[in-house]
Amino acid sequence: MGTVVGTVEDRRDMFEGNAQTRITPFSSTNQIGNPVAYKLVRVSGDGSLVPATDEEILEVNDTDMHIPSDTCQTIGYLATDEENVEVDETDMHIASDACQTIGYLPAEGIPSRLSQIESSEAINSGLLHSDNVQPYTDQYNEEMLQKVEQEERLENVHGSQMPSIPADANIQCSNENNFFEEDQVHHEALLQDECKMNESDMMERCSNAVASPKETALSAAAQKPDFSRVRGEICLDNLPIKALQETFRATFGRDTTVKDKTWLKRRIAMGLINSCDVPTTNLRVKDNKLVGNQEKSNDVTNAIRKEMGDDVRATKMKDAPSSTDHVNGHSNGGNHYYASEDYSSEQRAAKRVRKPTRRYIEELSETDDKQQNDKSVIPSKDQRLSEKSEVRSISVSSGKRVTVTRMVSLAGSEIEVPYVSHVRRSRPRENIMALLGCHSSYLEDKASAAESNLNLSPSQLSSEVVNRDSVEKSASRPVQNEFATSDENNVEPEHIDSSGNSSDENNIGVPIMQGGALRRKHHRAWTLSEIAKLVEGVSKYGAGKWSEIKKHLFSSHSYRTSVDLKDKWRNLLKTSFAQSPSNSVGSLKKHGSMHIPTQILLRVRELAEKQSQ
DNA sequence: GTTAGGG
DNA sequence: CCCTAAC
Repeated sequence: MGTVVGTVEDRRDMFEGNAQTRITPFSSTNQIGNPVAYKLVRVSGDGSLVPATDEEILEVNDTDMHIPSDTCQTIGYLATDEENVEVDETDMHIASDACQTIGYLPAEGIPSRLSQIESSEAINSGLLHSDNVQPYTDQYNEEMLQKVEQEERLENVHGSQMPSIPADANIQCSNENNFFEEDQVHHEALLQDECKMNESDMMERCSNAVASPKETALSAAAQKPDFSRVRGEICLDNLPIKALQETFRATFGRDTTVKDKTWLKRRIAMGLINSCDVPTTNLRVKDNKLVGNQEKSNDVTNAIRKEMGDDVRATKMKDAPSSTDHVNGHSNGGNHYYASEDYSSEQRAAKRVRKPTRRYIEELSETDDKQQNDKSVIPSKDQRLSEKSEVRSISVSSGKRVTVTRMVSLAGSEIEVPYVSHVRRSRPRENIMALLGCHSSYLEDKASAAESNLNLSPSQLSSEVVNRDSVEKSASRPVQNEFATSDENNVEPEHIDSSGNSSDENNIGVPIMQGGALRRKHHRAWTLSEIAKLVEGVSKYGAGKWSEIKKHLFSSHSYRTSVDLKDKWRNLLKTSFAQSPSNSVGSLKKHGSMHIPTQILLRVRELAEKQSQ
């Protein structure tokens, strides 16, 4: 166990109750942009937070953080947001009887309930990132190491181009500080902009969960430079390259040939934080400039970052999405090793920790968006973000990604697709119209198409229509539905008739209204009752008297035209003769078609024979 | 407007 | 079921 630096969200629930340490309540809401200062606190045995004394601070900075196994110290930020509930859930396996937590608490005011933090909780909070905290895993370590190695390789490759950093620690330090500060600020701004642009619920989440804490921390640092922070930076900066390399080795368990101080610091910080999103990482391409012009190239840097930072980060996230999540990892990483020097880095890390997380969330959100887009334009489920989500879909589509845009357009098209199909369908219709006009079944046909759905639940018609339309391209589905309907009808022929009667009338109107011509494709499966009627009609009026049969027996089923009756009879004959010859009683019917009772088939055959004669 | 038949 | 030709 060692010293840990991490961000902790302001979890008021954690801090309720008696508070030995009282921090003035936040003056304002937790909104982003509220300046927040952090200070060190110590978690005493009973879990209460005690403001860190100067000695302790010194201890943090100067002391080697070697802590007995039974003791652990945690340095962390207590952010003001209530996002990271996960912290609790994460179980940090910390074997320590007595834990000391040294953390930053908002100077302006920590929730008054801080005191109740349990030591374990405090540790967790200190050790863990607020977001997506996950148990430390070796896998994570490996991932991080791999990343580091990759970067290192790049570093070495481009090392020649990288201006060496002057050994002058002071200058460097000041520059570094400024640089980082600005970096942070810009980065933050950038991220926020992104959030706004995307306007996704996820994004919002990001801003809330990550940005605000981060920002608070950032602003705090910026507005109220913490001595500790400055010190930390200095400490780290002061270290000679060798020391940095040593630190690196301690952190990652291997030597590094990289001599770039900035890089080393970055790496170390990253290692400590287990955050792959050390901002500077993204700058590697511009490292040349950055390193060389750090003092004054902030603008350039920022610009570059805006351009590339996101991409890089995104890529990174993909590579090791969970990297940022394992804040606790840093404890293992080797905090004890450079407790003093890393203090600054720790702070930095703490801040940066958020970035990755945020990025991570963003990534996820984007993914979600994609998925959503694929399916539909339906706003996200998150109510609170719904407003933005909508906007976002638009903005995203227009802005960032072509894909998204496409997706959106697709989604839109989905709705319209039916219309397209409409047109398509309407053509046939037009042809039919002349013909159908005579039959007067034109409308009925339309209705019939919808009818299958309507029979089941007329109220659903509108929605169903849409659905069907969208699906209609394949056309396979409508058919299936109809079959299903027919099956149900088959179960209760009697009922069918009644329903058919009523439904017919209703159906006629609705379908037309909704889909208009589109509804077409009336695959109205013949129900047993219909077949029975048909047979009856044939027996009564004779085959060929379709209009008669229709008039007398299918009045209710307006959608059955005389032609339909004729066709059906033809089919019946076919089937009846196909089956009965071989199996007098048996029935080998096609799978797709409903099985017609043998009796009916027999009757059909009889009638047919009679008719023929 | 119906029917018969092919698709 | 659709489409047509023939009634």
